[in-house]
Amino acid sequence: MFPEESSTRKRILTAALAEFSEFGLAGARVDRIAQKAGVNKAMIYYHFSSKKALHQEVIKQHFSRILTAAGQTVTVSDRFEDLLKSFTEVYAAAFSINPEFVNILLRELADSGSENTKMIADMIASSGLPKQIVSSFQAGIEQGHFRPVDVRQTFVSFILMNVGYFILAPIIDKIWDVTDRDQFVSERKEAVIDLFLHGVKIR
Amino acid sequence: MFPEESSTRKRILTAALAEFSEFGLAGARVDRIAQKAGVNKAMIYYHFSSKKALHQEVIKQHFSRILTAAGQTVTVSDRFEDLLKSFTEVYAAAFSINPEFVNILLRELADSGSENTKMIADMIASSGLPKQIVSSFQAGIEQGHFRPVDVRQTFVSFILMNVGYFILAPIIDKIWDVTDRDQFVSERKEAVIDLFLHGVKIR
Amino acid sequence: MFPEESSTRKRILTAALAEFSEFGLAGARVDRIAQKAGVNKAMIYYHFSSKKALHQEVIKQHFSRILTAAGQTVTVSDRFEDLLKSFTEVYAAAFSINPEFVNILLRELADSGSENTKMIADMIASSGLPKQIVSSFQAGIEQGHFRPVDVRQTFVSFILMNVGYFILAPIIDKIWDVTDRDQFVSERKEAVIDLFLHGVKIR
Amino acid sequence: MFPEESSTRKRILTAALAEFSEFGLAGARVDRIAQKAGVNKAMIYYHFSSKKALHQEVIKQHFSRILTAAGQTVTVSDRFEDLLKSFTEVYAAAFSINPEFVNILLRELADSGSENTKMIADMIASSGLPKQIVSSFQAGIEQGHFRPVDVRQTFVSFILMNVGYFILAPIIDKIWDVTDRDQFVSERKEAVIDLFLHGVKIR
DNA sequence: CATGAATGAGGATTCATTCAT
DNA sequence: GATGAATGAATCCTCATTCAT
Repeated sequence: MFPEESSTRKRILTAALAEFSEFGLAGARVDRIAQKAGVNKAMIYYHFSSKKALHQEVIKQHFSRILTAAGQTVTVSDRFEDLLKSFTEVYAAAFSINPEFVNILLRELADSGSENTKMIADMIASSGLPKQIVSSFQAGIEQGHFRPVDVRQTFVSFILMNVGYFILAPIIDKIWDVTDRDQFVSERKEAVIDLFLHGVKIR
Repeated sequence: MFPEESSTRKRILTAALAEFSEFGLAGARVDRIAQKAGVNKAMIYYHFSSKKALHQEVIKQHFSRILTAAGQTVTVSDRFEDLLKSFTEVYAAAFSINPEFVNILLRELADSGSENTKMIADMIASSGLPKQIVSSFQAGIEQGHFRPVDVRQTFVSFILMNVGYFILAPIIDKIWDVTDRDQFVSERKEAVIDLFLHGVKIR
Repeated sequence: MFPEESSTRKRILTAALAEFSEFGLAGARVDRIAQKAGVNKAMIYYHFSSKKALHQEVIKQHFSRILTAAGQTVTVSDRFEDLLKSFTEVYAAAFSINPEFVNILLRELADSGSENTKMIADMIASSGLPKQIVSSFQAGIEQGHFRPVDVRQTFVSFILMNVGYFILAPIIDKIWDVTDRDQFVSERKEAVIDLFLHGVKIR
Repeated sequence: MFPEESSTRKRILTAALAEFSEFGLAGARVDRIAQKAGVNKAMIYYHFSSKKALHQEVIKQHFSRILTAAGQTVTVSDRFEDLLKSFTEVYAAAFSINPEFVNILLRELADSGSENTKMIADMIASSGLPKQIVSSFQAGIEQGHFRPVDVRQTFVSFILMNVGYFILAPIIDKIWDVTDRDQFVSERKEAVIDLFLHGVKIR
């Protein structure tokens, strides 16, 4: 999807990702990006039309990579439970492996009308992942395995239980005295699946 | 808690809240704040030592007000279910009434080592709300009403189901075609309680 | 017409006139203007929105001043010859007293579609000077003093004979070995009037 | 005079002429010249040592070409009147056929100490045209056809009446409501000759 | 308290020029 | 000859902050 990128261009994008993640678009400094990338400041403008355009490209590529990886990792399975577990793993992996992911996402979310937010949403939607799990869940309801709940709301809840922690971690950790975040995440996976399944299954 | 504030100082704080919410600390412009507040730029420096100090004060006051209001609104009740509903209502109210709340929070969360994030967490912790619901839930487990789940993880899930939507709304709305956000929030309250209670109750 | 201008603003305008006259809009340096004016570079942007806007203001004020002065100097007379002499004097004075005048004018003329050129033309037209001399000349034709020539073309010729030298001086001086420009201008006034009157009078 | 120019070099010179005419030396952009010429920017530096050197070369060639053409077009005639008409035609042709001519000239004139202005003046002087008409005119005076006027001033007036319009056209057109420039120029030729001859002839 | 003016240190962007291939 | 990439020195403009009144 991003073929034949010159080494310089790649280095700029990598440096920019770090910079934008740490300082946001407004707080980022082009000088610093150039320094991190080990290139002349003017080279940034040779490859990208402006700081804003660079920012957009960074977001596009970063989210695209993560979603592609996620799509390839989700286990295709007939058993809804396996699919659920697979999703939980993928979420955790995506956020753990890419530390910049959360920050970039948070800053875009704070930019109310941000074009990038729309782009991200489109990417997620067109990845097909949401539809996949929903139709699987819907089937489970029709087959009598799950209570006839509001599918949309229920799945939103599932996403939030998974993703939400990574977003609010700094606050949650402080309030609940989470010291070992890795262990907490690890325990969290089971807890989320457990709560969700008990919440929807017919017994 | 914030007594004897001059009208000018208040106007500055209000204007600053809007500015910081929209643009963040780095993107905010002192000129614009002065203009919004209808005061001379120098007045801002008469009342606050720097842009950063103003930012901090804005966050402190804003979150303090919201948490105070939340604390006063939560219904004290013996029935866990009522307490749960009360919390859900309070979350929804806090986020709906204060549009700037989410943005400010998101931006602070993105600021990794942010002192403000710690401040916010402290405020929430010292409001006693988390402890209240957790001990109520713990009692329910001991009385045999709820399954013996990990209390911490479970309650984190509950928070995320409630709060998470407001944070990720721009993305969720786009993926799930939410057009009427108010109605979605309204439906959401019941769905969350329903999922959570089914998830933890012993039947 | 330009009342209550602060000393700083005036100093900037004066410095800018010199700079723009010497280097043109593209070649002018904001730093140099600030230095010449003895003010901080940022003050220029405090008083004017951009280099271009400053340029425009400089031109507007400069030409306005010169035209106002010219209008006040032209002798109102019934004798066409006196009016003619008066014009010649005024042209010479305007160009001699304001060395920047020519350069600024030349550069604007070179800017084909320049808004400023239109502005200058409007100023000249609305000064009433062209109409004044033309109607006086027209009267002379009707009274039988002058040959029935094309008034427009003839008056354009008169202007060019007067103004043209100042514009092409660097070339003319070199080709015709003009060493004492002041003397040449002085002789020129008579020569122009003489040629023109002989050219139009009926004898 | 400019032999063996490679196609690339020619294309650069043509593109540069357009660029310099439109924007002047300071406003011209090397990138834009390269783009217009359809060559790589570095090629410009392969053929010319700097932007300034290119500029100089452009002016040299352009004026040389125009003067050469003018010299070849002027009709050699014993009758002064024919010579006069020939000059008027040549001026009009030179300015009408080469739209860039005026702009380049104006910009050089505005550059007070410009070396190029001297170069242009030298070219004109060494073309012999000025001397030719002056000596012809001088002969006319001596033969009693013309009044004993100041030859230098008179001929400067003649030049200005011819050339001046093309320089001040943007302003003149606006003040005198010239809509059809071609027609105005056409009428102008006769008017200028008429005024000049009546101005100098003895009757 | 309040203001208009002033300032210094950036900050994004540009541009003539050069280099490696 | 020709090119894409690279560079350093500007260049315009901004912005938090301060000062005189």
